[in-house]
Amino acid sequence: MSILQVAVPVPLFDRLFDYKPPPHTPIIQLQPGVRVRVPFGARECVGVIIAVKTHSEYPDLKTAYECLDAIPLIPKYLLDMYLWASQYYCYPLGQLIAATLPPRMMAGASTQIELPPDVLWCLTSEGRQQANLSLPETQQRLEMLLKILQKTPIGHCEATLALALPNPRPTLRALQRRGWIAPLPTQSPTMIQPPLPLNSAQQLVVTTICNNAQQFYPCLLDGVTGSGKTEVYLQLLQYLLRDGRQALVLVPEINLTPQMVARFRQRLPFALVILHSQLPDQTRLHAWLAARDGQATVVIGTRSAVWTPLAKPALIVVDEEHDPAYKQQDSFRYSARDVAVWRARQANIPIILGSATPSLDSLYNTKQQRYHYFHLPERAGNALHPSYRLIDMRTQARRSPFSPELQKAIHHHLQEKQQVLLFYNRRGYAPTFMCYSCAWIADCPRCDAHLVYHDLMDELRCHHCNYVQNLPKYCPSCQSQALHPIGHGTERLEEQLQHLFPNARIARIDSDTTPSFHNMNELLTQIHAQEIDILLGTQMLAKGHHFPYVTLVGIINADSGLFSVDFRATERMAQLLIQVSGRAGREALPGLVLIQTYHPEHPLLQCLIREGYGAFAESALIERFNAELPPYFRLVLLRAEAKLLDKALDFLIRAKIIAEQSPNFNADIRLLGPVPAPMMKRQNRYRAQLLIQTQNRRLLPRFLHDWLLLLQQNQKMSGIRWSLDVDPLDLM
DNA sequence: AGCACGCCGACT
DNA sequence: GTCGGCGTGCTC
Repeated sequence: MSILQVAVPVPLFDRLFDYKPPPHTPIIQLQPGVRVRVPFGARECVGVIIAVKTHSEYPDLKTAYECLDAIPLIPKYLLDMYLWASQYYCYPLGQLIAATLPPRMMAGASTQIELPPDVLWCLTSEGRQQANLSLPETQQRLEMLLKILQKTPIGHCEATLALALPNPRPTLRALQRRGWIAPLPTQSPTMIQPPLPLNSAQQLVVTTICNNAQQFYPCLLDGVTGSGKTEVYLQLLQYLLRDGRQALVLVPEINLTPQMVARFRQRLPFALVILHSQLPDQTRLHAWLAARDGQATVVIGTRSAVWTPLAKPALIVVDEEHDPAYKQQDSFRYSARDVAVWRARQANIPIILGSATPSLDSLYNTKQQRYHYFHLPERAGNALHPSYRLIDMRTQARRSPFSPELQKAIHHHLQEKQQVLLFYNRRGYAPTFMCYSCAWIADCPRCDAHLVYHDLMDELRCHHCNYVQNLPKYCPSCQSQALHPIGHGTERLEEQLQHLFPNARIARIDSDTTPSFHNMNELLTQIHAQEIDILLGTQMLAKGHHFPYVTLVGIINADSGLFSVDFRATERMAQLLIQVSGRAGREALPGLVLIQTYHPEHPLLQCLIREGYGAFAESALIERFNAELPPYFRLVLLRAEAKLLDKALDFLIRAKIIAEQSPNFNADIRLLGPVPAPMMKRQNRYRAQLLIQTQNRRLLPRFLHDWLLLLQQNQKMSGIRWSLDVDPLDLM
């Protein structure tokens, strides 16, 4: 008699549940990776068979209801990946599987689905005429798709269109019936554009990786924007994707997938699928199955796509590997970049981590000879390096966020009919709202944070918990009417900018004005058509987009990254600065970058603009070493939150004692804290944390494993939510 | 996480 | 008398 060991989606670490097989099930169906419907306590749920054994310790086993798969849904290699990740990130296996499979799988969705062909939809000649006319009100959806398809020379697949228009299928059918669009079933070879010639540095990367294609070969590809990283990816894929082999390409943001997909489609005659968490469930399921079964040759996706099974993997690419978006910051806290590297090792294939501003972690790994390092110098004939200039804000007479020097430069560049990009990382109108007569400040009732004044909606908003309240007319504390916004956000900067440059066409780009992919695309079109003179925005501007006519970049305030409690703040500030600057001065127009700061003498800032990112990274790494921080030391953060601060702290104190008594505790493992979190109260809950720090990474897995089991047994305290963050990005 | 069981306050 | 609050404990 065989016994099924099943992972069930419950928050119990390192615990599987044994069941008798469902009646009349052929032995062949009882395999790891098969989903089973099982009774669980008073309810019923779907779990995954992890192992099949001959007997169980547990006396009275229940019988599973049924197997949901005839062949394992989860292939062996993916199950191994899940087991590793569950141990490494200390996250319950069942929940991990539930969180990373396409959403419907754990609801018991059938996989007996006919896969839709990966067709590209294009306008027919009639459709092209029609797209310039307007349709009646009732046919808005038709018109919208026509307009979108008009802009692409190569067509879009349903998944891409779904980003702009939810559930496009009926609309596509309608358009097809009218003969305005037609599917382009497979890319005809004549449509494919030829590869670009490679320079010697690019050629070296392609040749070396091709020569090492049969083994784990991790590489850091360090190249500024415009140095041709994407061309390297494309040519590698051309060489490596033969005989049904596949590739996984990760990008940090959904906004960047269409761009990447468009370039890939123009060049590669392969079946390509997109995978990210905002796709409709059904589409996601299809893409996942197509990748697992080898029908999809290239999978392009965001963080969550790293869990997509591939039948015959040949290459993994992680583009913009430094981007913090690769780290999931809630529930299952994993780094898609690190998981991708583990995956490449498991599959014995090369992996490329590409970036113009590599993370300190990856640079450290190249120093340790763990990664191979490739540098792409700027392409000859391409833009010159932008020149950097620091503006000392201490010497500014008038307290305007735009120094006279910056204003003069903006004026000059506008006169020359060139575009200006201004970067400021703060949304809203003003970060503080204050009463001048009694000094009352509008605070969030649920968080330790000020409410941000948003002029557009005439309201006060908390950026940490989304609390919203109407703007008060009288001070709640003294009834005076002397209420004023203090400080600046992008909204206010836009207002002042418009005042300074009344004729300039300004586009504000932040998550308030540009919340969706579609808005962003429209805006990009306007920017490319030079219908915009000044782009003002938050870090959305720094990501991946090309603005060929921008010749002046202004950093309104570079100081936020210099003195933060967050140990990765300087690294992030440097990356942001270089990335934003990288948007300027392409297409042979030299770029100028003006950086406003109250600390022009700051050594890291000086180093960054004088000697570049590489030199900055060197000195930042030394600082990390001296501070005993990553990548030299490993960190794990035990976070706890409760209605009362003391409850959270008490829990952590107990956790600390348990840790110190654990048999795998060791003097090389340091426990720091517990301390209240930097933002102590958030969403009406008090947060505290205990930091685990060690230089000896091999000690951690066993220690964490035992500690977690003890914590789990010992959790008599109610009302406490806690979680472990392995390799935390920040200590906030 | 769910869900049941259990033990105390204000309701028909 | 009982409906329901959420503290505690279990799930093969």
